[in-house]
Amino acid sequence: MKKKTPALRRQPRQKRGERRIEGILDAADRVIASVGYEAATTNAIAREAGASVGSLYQFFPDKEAILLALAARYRAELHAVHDRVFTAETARLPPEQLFDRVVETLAAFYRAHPGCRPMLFGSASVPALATAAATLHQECVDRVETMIGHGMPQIPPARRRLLANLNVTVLKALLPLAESPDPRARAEVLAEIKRMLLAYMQAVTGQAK
Amino acid sequence: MKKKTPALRRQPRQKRGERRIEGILDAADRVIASVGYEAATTNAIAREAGASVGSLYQFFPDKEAILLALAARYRAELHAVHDRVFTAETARLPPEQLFDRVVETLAAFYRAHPGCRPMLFGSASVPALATAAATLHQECVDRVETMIGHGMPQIPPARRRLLANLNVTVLKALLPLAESPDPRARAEVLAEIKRMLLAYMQAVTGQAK
Amino acid sequence: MKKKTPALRRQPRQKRGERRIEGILDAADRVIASVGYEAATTNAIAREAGASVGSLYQFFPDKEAILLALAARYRAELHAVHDRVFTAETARLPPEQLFDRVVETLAAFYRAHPGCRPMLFGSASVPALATAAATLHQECVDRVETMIGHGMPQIPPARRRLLANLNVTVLKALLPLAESPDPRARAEVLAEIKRMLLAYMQAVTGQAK
Amino acid sequence: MKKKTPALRRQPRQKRGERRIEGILDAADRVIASVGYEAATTNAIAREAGASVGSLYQFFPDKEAILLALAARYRAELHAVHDRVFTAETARLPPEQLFDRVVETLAAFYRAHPGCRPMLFGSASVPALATAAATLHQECVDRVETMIGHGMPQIPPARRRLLANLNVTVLKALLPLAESPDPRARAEVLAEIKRMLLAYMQAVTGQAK
DNA sequence: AATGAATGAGAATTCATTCAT
DNA sequence: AATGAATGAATTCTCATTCAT
Repeated sequence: MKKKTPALRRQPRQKRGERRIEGILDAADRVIASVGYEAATTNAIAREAGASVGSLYQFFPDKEAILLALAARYRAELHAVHDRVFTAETARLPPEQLFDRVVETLAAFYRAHPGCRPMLFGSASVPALATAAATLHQECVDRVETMIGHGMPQIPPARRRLLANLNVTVLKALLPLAESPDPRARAEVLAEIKRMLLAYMQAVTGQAK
Repeated sequence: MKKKTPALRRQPRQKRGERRIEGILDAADRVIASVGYEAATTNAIAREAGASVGSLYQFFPDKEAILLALAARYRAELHAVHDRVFTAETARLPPEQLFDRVVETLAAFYRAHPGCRPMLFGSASVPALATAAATLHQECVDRVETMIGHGMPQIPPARRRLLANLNVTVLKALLPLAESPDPRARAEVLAEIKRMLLAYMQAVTGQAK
Repeated sequence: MKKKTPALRRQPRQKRGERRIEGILDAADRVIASVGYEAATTNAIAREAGASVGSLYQFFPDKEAILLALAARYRAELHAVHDRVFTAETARLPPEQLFDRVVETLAAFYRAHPGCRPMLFGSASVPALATAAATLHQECVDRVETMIGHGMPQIPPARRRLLANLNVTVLKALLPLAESPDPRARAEVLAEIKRMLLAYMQAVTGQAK
Repeated sequence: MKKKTPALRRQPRQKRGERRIEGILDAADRVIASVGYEAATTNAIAREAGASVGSLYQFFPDKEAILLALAARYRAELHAVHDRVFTAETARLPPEQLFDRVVETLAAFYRAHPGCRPMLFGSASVPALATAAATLHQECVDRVETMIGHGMPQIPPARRRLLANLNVTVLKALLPLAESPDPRARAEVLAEIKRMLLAYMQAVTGQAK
């Protein structure tokens, strides 16, 4: 077991402190996105944030804590996204439209947050990152499982989990393909992704009938 | 731009040297598989290989060269696997059976080489690794593209590349889910993977008709 | 040579300021007593004093100044103790009783001020502390020298200084042994200390006759 | 409880390594003697040893380990000194002569090893040092206790331990006074130390009769 | 005056790489 | 060729001190 370091060394007492924390997380996001977590030095993050290392360590007990705070932020944002996409109302949409919304929304989120990749996929050399990624993944799976329960009640519960896992995994893997700066190419990829997921789900429900 | 270091510092003249190289690559594979590339120190690799660092540097000009040699080895093995799976004979099999063989063979390969993950997925902090992974990916896509040309000639060439890319990406992403030590669970996941790919391809060909 | 910083950055004009200073010194005493001077951070001292670092630096120009102020306080207290113990009246007591009073009084002082050890013994890594300790030591030696001149006039002045030095050194070294929380054990140690000093002084005077 | 780091990171395989270790310990001894343990940086120690930090860390897992190795070396030397001074033969000497030998021998040892002070007295801010010093002290006390048992059998065992402790403590405290470069002054101080210890022991045995 | 965030030089430690044996 | 010690730049983190609020 590891020594539990608190998420934040100090709760900021002044709003300046809060801004600093956000600024550092933004900077960390950018730096990690461009060079990866391991190569992202605390000094580089601080510089990118327009702060000094000391300032960074004022709030975060160590480098890992920055990562975890970033992960927490992503988690919260993803939850919000999910809550926006999957409501009592959208649950009644036909599958094509639901998939459309889900894929489009996540693609937008993904594009807007270039630093989220390590958060989604983890890293063998950073246990904390691997754990955070696994947690995030699991939460997505849980939610998709619920969606499946709503939309495809004929699928036995035991199998839902597996389906949810495949869907989440596939979507996570495919979104990076839709990163082309050319909007037309992007749309094409997204259309293909939707087609794949839809075909799969239809095969599954057809078979389950 | 980086100084180009030769892949190998010296061509081994003796079979002992060749064995050493293989031993070091095996060790690197194991170490990288367990802690990731960044955390894999050259000393740890040497120790795992039962050699000394000095000995390691006799053959490899730097740490990255080990990685690249490992990637080359994987590449060769994957080519061999592909050539075994996709022959003039198997090209005529019905899609279900072809997919079955492909997925099963790759799953076996994947299980046998725990260190291949970084090779397949790259790492933001190691440009050389990212490049190697991209190359490998591209080669797989090329081959799958060829397979698609054979099996689904009705698909316009322009689209084949995209389909191939999706298929390769999805397969790479899903194989890790089939890592359970329980063979029953593994078979279940593999079956699901096949189902997904098959459904997708059928949707595509049905639509293209 | 070091830049001479004034002992206090500002003369406190208000009693609130004086209380602050005392509070900080008390806090420093406790912190230093528990972790030593080097490990006593200014932030920890401020926190222990219920103040902020900024506040601390309002009064003390640097960390060393806290130490010196603390030393000055101890010095004043020790002088007071000495003046109480060695008066015209006590000077006439027989040696046993005088020693008894000295040892008991100092033991009490020592117990009451856990932070005084660094002040008494200095530290190689803190020149200022070493100097302060040396000064304090010297003053004690001076006073004991005077006492010896009173009580054992037959000892040649040249030797007094050495005797005083030994006595002070020994007493400083032995008092920590009398720190047991068990009062019986404490009394036993103190009795032994008195015995030792008395035996020594009697040997010296016997010989000097 | 602290993570147990091994005393040495690596057992040196080559004699060069052994020499390095000794050289580093010698350097650490000098540096610590002059600025104290806390202010002795690993870089300074390495430089003093004519080595690089990396070399130092090749053998010692951390700074503390250097300290502990140094302490172990002192301990071994002190044991050797003791064994030389207190033999079956010397045990029969009259107290004056035995004390004379003990004090002279230790004074010589003390002068020859300027770095031993921190080892003998510990430091509040370095728990490991405090522990090492306490261990060393205890071992000395044990040995002196045995000597007392031999030479003053009339003293009840229960009291021996206390006497031994006082003697060791006093001697440790007084030896630094005999550091004058002037041999005459040194001899004078040593004579005084012997006188004090002897007077004390005679007082004790006289009283115990 | 008080607060606590900001600063950055400095310390311990790691690890890719070189070199003496 | 092999070994393992040597090197030192780079990295994480600390803490005395300053400064904005």
